[in-house]
Amino acid sequence: MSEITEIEPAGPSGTDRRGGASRVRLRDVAREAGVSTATVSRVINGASTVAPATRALIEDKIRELGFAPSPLAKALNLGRTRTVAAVIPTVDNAIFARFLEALEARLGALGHALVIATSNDDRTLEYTRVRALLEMGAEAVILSGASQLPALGQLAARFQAPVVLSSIYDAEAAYPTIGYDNAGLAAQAMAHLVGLGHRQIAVLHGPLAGNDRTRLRLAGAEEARGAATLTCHEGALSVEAGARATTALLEAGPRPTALFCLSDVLALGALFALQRAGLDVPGQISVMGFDNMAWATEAVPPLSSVDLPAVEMGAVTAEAIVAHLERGTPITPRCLRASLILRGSTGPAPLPQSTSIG
Amino acid sequence: MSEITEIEPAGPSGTDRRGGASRVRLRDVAREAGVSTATVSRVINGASTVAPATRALIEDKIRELGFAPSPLAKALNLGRTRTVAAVIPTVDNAIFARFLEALEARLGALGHALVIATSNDDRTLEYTRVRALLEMGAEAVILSGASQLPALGQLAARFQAPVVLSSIYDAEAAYPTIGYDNAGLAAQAMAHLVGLGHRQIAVLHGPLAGNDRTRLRLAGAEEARGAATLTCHEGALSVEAGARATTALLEAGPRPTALFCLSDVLALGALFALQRAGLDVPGQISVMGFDNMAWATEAVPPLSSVDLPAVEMGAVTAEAIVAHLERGTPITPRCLRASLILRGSTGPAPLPQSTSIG
DNA sequence: CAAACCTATGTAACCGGTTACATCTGTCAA
DNA sequence: TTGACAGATGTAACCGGTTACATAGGTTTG
Repeated sequence: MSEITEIEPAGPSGTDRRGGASRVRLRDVAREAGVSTATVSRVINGASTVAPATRALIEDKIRELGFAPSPLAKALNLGRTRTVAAVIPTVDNAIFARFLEALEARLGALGHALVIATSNDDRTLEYTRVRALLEMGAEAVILSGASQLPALGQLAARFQAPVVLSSIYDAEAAYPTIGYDNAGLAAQAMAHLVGLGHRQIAVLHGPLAGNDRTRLRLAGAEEARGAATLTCHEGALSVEAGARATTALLEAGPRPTALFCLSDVLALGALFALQRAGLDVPGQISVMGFDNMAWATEAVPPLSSVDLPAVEMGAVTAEAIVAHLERGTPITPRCLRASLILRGSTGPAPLPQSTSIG
Repeated sequence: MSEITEIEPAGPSGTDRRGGASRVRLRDVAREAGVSTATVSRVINGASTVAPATRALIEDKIRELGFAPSPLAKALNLGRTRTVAAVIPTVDNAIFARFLEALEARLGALGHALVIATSNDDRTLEYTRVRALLEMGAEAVILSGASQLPALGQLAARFQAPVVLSSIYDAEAAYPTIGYDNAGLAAQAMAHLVGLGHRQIAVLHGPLAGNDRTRLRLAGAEEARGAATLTCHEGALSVEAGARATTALLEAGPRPTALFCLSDVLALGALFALQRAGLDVPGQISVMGFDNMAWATEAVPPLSSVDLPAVEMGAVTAEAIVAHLERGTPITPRCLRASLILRGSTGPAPLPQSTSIG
């Protein structure tokens, strides 16, 4: 059974053509077991019929030699890498982190790997990253928002890779979107503030450049402002920027009675700044956030915010992509349910003190 | 020059053996250009000598057909995937997010991709994830802490993949570590509190199971406590858990004069809880954090914390791994400089009110 | 007892590129 | 003129697996 064992003295411990110690290959196992490579392949993949005795022998040899099949060879054969790419603006924001975490968990459970890259909302960088990841074998691409460079379409087409847009819902977008209604939610939040009697509202938001999620939220807020006057303040998406903008607001002009922060990161900064300024929230000024980060319940006062289904979005996106990759199921746009969470940071507008009322 | 153009009527738009529309292959380009595959390959890779006219012709055809070389075939040939795997406890913590972001940025700049998975500090899950990523072609593995399952060593050896441990420094560890001195830094922070006169200090920390980073910090704190009495409070690593533990502390027994939170996430919860309880920080109680998250400067009062070089750690780790993969440079353990940042949340211990002094 | 059939396994083409080596052509020095 | 040599390109083996198809035995059936 093993008469041909020593035919190739170099054996599995030779060196490959690039000089590194070569790994044990399938053919080494086959040789050691005295069978063909096809049979070993069958054992590895379980499927086909192999005699129990042969299977046992081969399994022994595999263990003995420490054989690990090359993922590349397999992928090349099957034309599948089972790798999905996500290019997101940043990892350093809990909302994307939650999404990524859920995405990775579900993809992992479905036997796929997640490769990531960050774009900082720079569409040129996004394109570059997508290209790099596709060239490395990613089979699908997940992006944020819907304002990609047009060239990205050709790129994806060339690699025949499906694209999914997340964090946004737009049935008309160039690719299927799996997200939420940024504009509608912002409108809902704004309507709530207006309903509480606020007429001077400051809107704090992150950079608009390349970020249609923020744009949409802003548009929604604008649309629902009713009789209220809005002043918008753009800055970096950081606690510090939120605090700074808030402090500046308090010093200049007539003080707004409510702050609508288009991200909880900014809201945290606002809360700190207001606390520092000794203003009572919501007695003197209300604060509304967006994202519903984990600390919102613990803040003083607890922060009213918009709860985004980041975790669900991760899971749903993973499922949709894998179903498409595995079974060709078309990816249908999904608008996930999100909701306004009212907590202590928003309250009725204080009675006007020096404003002339009509 | 193109007499053989129509030899194969099926052409590049046929279907592959798995039924999908086949992509344009190198050989299609070669056929269209009337040259051999070797020449096309040469053009793609730039290196070898190709006549300018031929090169131009081939480049035209490549563009015309929209040819994109298969990353898999290339990787299989070269035995390189240029993919690095990181398995971290969670993405949903700014400290890891910062690390990941820097890691990805540098790896990307060096032409490598990053695949990630999360382990939630579960060493069995970590092993499973590492295995999956190696089987998908990752060439190196980055982990957190140094308490991996022993079996992981054999796994990595089988795939001949280097392993780097991050967020920790331990010259004796089984793999090179690139991180910081958790114990020493915690000791430094504790010493500062003790130096301010605190003698009753509560230590809040996350789960110890499978997390040697937390263990080390705890050990460091213990070591430097001097005359102080420490009470430890383990809980989840969340703002909510931090707030809850703090509230519980305030209700039970003698109130500590200082809180040492082994993560800023917990410190944020503590600050909220103290604010809610109406206690003055640092007048009545000091708070020390660990991580120096971005919001620490804006908190009220600004949080004293330990600044961890997460960004540097990402860059250094990326460099070390790529250098090793590319040129065989050994990966040497590195202990990165971190520092205690003193801000307003820590102050002298208040005068004892009802304690009997010896 | 032979035809029909099933099971276990081998053979070799194939996935899509890379590259060592061979070949061919033209140039230049002797 | 011719041999040496260099540049451009082709040939085919190879990376490490998968799998369609062929084949060799053994079993069942009429």
